[in-house]
Amino acid sequence: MTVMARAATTSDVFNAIAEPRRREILVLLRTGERPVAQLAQQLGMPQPGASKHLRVLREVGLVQDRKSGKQRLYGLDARGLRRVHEWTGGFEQFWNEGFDRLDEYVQDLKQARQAD
Amino acid sequence: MTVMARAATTSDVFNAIAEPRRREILVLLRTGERPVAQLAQQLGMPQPGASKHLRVLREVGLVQDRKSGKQRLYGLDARGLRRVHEWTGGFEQFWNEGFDRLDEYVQDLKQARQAD
DNA sequence: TTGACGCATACCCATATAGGTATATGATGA
DNA sequence: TCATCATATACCTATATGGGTATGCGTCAA
Repeated sequence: MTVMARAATTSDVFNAIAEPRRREILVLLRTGERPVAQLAQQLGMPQPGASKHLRVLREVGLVQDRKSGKQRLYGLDARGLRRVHEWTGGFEQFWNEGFDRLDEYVQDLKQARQAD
Repeated sequence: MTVMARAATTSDVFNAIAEPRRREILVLLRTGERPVAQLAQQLGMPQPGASKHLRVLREVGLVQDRKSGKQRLYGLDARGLRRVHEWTGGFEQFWNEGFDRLDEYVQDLKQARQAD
């Protein structure tokens, strides 16, 4: 009787990056590996919070981690973002080629609505 | 003291497209406007469900709607997806240029982990 | 005006978070 | 072995959903 409330963030890259903090983490990792504590500090959030977000990112494969002495360094593995980039890219024609037409179309919709 | 559980889907495009059904809707709308009932049918879900997803998409601006007689036609306005496309594009170098290096790096991480 | 049709909402539920705090785990160094 | 540092987890709370069902509302046709 599983009454799904929402797809688990851990199951999908789209969900993983839906959280602003996690997107911030990915951006921070673009410049290189970082230990959890440093990420937590840069995010301005408690360490446990950062660890939890990192866990989600790890489970969807957007980050990789390795131990380094007492620390655990997290590194970016952005390959999973490619899927999102390509999916959104599938709509590119709707914001480029057909922009004028689309804008006109949207204006029409707005007018039609105001006319109610 | 608002204890945010999660950013509202209605406030952000990233959240809006985190839901599979909503992504399906956007894909369906690529071929043109559609009345709610038809979308619900194609999604294989009750009409109220489709309406709710459409509402979220409307609130983040990914779809526009207009009345047409007794029906309400929903149309795609993919411009908001551009932001997502560009954000993910900011990581492109990590899955193209540096692929070999990255893959090697990931392998190292895995080995390091197995070596524990 | 009335009845049917197409949607949007109101509710009710169970679940999945995001956060914060306290605590268990692991690893390092004296 | 013991104290300490760096993380990961366990809990607990308030919310935000997604889904299903019943129902309100506006529009159109007879």
